[in-house]
Amino acid sequence: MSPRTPKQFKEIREEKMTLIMDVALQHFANEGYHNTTITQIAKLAGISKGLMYNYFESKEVLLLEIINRSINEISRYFDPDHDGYLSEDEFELFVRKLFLMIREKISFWRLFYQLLMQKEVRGQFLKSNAGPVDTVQQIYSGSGNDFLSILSKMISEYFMRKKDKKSAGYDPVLDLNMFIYTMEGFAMVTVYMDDVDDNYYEKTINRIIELYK
Amino acid sequence: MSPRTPKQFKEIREEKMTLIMDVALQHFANEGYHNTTITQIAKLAGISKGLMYNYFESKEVLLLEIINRSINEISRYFDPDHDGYLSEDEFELFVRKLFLMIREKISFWRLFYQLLMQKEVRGQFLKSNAGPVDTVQQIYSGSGNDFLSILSKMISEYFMRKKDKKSAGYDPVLDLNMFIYTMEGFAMVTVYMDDVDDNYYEKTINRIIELYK
Amino acid sequence: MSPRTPKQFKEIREEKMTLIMDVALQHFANEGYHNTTITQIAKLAGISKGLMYNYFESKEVLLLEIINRSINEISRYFDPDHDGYLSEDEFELFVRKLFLMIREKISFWRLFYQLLMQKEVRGQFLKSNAGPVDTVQQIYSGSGNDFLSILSKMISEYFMRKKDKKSAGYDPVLDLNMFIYTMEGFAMVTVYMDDVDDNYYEKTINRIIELYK
Amino acid sequence: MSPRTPKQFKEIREEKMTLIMDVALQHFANEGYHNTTITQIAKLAGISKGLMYNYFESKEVLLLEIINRSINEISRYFDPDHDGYLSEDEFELFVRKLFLMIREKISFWRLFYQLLMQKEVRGQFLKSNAGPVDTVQQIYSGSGNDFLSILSKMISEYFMRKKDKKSAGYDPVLDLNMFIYTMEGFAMVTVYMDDVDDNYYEKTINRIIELYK
DNA sequence: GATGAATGAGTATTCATTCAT
DNA sequence: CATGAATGAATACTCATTCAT
Repeated sequence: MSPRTPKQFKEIREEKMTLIMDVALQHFANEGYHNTTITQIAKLAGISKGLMYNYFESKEVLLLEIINRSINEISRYFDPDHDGYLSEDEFELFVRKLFLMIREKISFWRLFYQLLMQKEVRGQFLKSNAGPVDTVQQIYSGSGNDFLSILSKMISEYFMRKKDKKSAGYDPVLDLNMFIYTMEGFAMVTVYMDDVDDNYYEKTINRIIELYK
Repeated sequence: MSPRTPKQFKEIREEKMTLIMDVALQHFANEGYHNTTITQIAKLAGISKGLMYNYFESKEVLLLEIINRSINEISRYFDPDHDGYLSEDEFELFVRKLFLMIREKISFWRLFYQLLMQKEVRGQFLKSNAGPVDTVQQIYSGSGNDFLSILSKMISEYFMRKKDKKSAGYDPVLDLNMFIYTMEGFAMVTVYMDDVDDNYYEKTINRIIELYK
Repeated sequence: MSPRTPKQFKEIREEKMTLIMDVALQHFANEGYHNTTITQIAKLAGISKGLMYNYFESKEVLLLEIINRSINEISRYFDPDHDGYLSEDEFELFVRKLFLMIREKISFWRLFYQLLMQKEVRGQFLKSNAGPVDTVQQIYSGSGNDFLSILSKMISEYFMRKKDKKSAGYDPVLDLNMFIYTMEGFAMVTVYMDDVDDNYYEKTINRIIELYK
Repeated sequence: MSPRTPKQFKEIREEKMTLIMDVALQHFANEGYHNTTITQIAKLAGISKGLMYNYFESKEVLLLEIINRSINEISRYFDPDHDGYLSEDEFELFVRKLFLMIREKISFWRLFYQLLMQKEVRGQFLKSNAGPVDTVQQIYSGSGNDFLSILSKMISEYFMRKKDKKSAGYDPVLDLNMFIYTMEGFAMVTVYMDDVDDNYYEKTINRIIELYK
């Protein structure tokens, strides 16, 4: 029973924080951010309300940390050292990985779509502003150097390159948009359906790849 | 100094209710249902809080009435005497009308997507239960005889009929799903974007029709 | 269809007021004064809220008028020209009449007991203060010249006179008190029971008369 | 600076709850349940409104808890291990204890009589339904195994047994009723009088015992 | 680090009363 | 005389956050 080392303390602290964030994300996603109270989260995490505030200085900060963490995890899901170039072979893998990721982070996406519709959030998401992220709004903002922007740029370029291989009338922007809409729609349905039919899930992905490769 | 007639009272009543619902929908959609207070709505509508409760017995009932009204308006948007059969010519019109409707009722759809992710709501949306609508959940439920179900059935049947005209390997369910995902994605993006590029808007619709007619 | 005479107007007015008071007493008694809203009373009386205030200037005044009316009716129940003397023969009649009256005015008594426990009301009831009655409290106050005081005095004197006919140790005040307690208890049970067993009702009254005549 | 132990927390909790209930009962009894606001209670108890709701989930629950506590205290007033049999000697003690108890719990009885007249409450009071008590109504209900029922049964049996010792015409039910009316009336007067003349108080009790032993 | 008691500003809701017609 | 729309002050209740231990 020797006293814990600072390192052990840090580990305990991080474990607790992870636990709180997991529990909170789950609840925010399924019951709604405003419908979830700090008391509920504390109870589910098995700690006191006071301790919650030791770890996260406010409910909004907790939300921000959850979103930040999710964004980071999603980044890591894709090649972190990626050169920003998407080859034709990589495209297929990319689409598959994207949906695997969505299914794995389903709670995050539920939360995301929930918040997306709000004016403030939406407004920022559509703007492009670089700099440190410290409000909910900024998380969504496509800052030029953040992960979402890189992803977006990578895919855009992929479709622009396809132009050369296609017939004269090919409109790469339209094609890109159609791709995005299909992905977005499939993602949304995947997210709000409680269970997914694996059979059609596979078929759909294959079809998307076939259409937009 | 003669008292107002019942008809006059009814008119006042309906005008005020419409005003309140318009203002509330606007605010619910853009700021979020929970972020909007009754006080705000009253102030925006230029009336007292008390009067709000003369017309709507609670905030939740106000929400329900707004949703109900929207669903009814959307129903009327499409052929009310429709026989439930969608011909190839009608399909094109149907898709165009759908997006016109979405752009016109954009506040409603923002509210819809906002609430869609919540467990309670989602659970009911996927169930099928007929009967009078008196909770938020039931609005989303695909009751066998409501507007959404009829629409859904009509489109399904359209794709089933296409089977005959297509090659042997044609999978109508997959095609239907792809159509739905594209529509859903386009709708979502239309809803959360504050302004839409009319040029690409047209192009996209033409493309959807071209692909799924 | 000649225009109504002033007299007819007055009659209509009084009929309406009676109707309102009847309905209100019923509701005050059974649901509680605070649980009853002006809107409810207006609806039950078949008139508008505005008109209510044409007849009674406030909810409290309505209550006062109801109580005043009941007190007057109760007064009239007993000999209005009574000389304040209760003979032995009259005593029996008096007891019988009292309970007939209670059963007839049961709603009033429910209201009365409900209000009786409140400090303000109780305080005034125990004081003796003459003058015009214009608050709820004063209604209950045993002003020296009002009906309740006369009744009370009449009964007291009846028991004092009995002293002469009884044995040496007879304590008329104790006997009076016992009589009052029994009456009070019987009244209370009669009032809060929804139905009364007529058989025992009769037996009880006979017994009371037998004991205290 | 070590945190408080669970025991300490429990003590704080119980002390505060007792304080709130004491203050609330006092006010409910004297000013009326509906005339008393949560703000008043909080102010009198020297705490914030929020804390009230930490301890009692609503004003109605507070009322219920107060009534429950009172009923339990009253139960404990009488022999808790009582076999349900009332001997002639015990009868006298029982009557004395009853009135001691009423004077001690005078606020509770004021509240009780205040609520008794209301329809909902009264309806349930006359019904007999066993089970856990969780509404105001059920408090009054003579559930077969609760304290009030046991008391009532005990007294009934006492009067039934007296039948044997009395003359032929003796009607035990009538006698029981007369006893109950006298008790009820004496109780009521004791409750609504602010001060009691101890001299006649004693005399009355002796007389009741003398009459009904 | 840990607890839950305590706070207070905010929010939905009620209802007697007034007012324009 | 008659209506019900309109008001506003009051009231119950919520919940993120702080604090004493």
